[in-house]
Amino acid sequence: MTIDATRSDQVLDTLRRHAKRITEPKRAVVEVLVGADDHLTADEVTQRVQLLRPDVSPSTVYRILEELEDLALVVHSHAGHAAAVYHLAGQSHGHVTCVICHVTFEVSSDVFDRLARELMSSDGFELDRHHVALSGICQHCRS
Amino acid sequence: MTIDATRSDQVLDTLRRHAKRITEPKRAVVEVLVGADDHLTADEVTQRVQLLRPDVSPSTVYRILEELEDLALVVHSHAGHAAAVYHLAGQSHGHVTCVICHVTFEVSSDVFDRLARELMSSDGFELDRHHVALSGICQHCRS
DNA sequence: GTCAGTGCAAACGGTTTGCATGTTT
DNA sequence: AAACATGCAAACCGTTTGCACTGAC
Repeated sequence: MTIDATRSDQVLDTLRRHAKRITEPKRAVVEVLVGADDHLTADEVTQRVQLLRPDVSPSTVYRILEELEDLALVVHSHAGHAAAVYHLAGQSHGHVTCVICHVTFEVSSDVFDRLARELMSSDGFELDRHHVALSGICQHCRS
Repeated sequence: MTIDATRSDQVLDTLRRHAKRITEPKRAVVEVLVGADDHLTADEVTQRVQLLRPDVSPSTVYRILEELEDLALVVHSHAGHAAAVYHLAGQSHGHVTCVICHVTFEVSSDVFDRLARELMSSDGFELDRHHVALSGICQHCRS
């Protein structure tokens, strides 16, 4: 959890640079996101944050996630009716969610690069790759 | 609205074939969907239905849409946080929603065919093309 | 007559917001 | 001290559900 302190500090520094205040709830949310293995719903973030600081409320988590997203430090995406999933902004990639096991995978940006190019040339549509959410059935659940 | 009576009848016939009852609310929902120019939210469907039959309730519309979807007569998709959009099932295609004007476009299935093929070969992921919902900025809003 | 379908109202899950209080700067 | 961030509870929106009643078969 504290292994990647550098990454957390980068995020906190960006907050400082934008004149945002560094608070305990924010530290906890950032720590959770940095330590997250995969994409988390707001509720999952809240639960993990509350292991560290039980008093942090869900609404605060939502507000922090929104602030981080405004600074392009965090990205969220939707899949089906389900709750949105959040993760630290990293390299550009697409999301794909299995309708059976509900796990969200990242797929290489190559595939989406091509898709984006085709949409632009065929329809003049500028794809927001960070917000991609495709549904389907993953390899594991197909067998 | 009544121009495409054939299409409505096809839908109603399918309902009959599946031992479903043909009711006034169902007729109205089907009529609205057949006459729809683009993709409608459940709320929009309800509003249009209520122009014909003011007493039809939103929950009934949801139930009818669900029934039609179970019979593969209707398809819905999601884009961002927004409400789901419904439309009659037709040829396979993908959806793309503009984050600025909130209009949902259909894009040719070629683009999605290729995407589906790539996802299958790279990740073993079986894309559900009917449920695709991509976000971005449309040609009109980019200018 | 039977049972699926309906209207209503209440419940629901995820998210947002108003406000009084607490904390960072 | 001032401004911002937080906790709580209530509101919100889209959707689902329980129940008594109606209407299609």
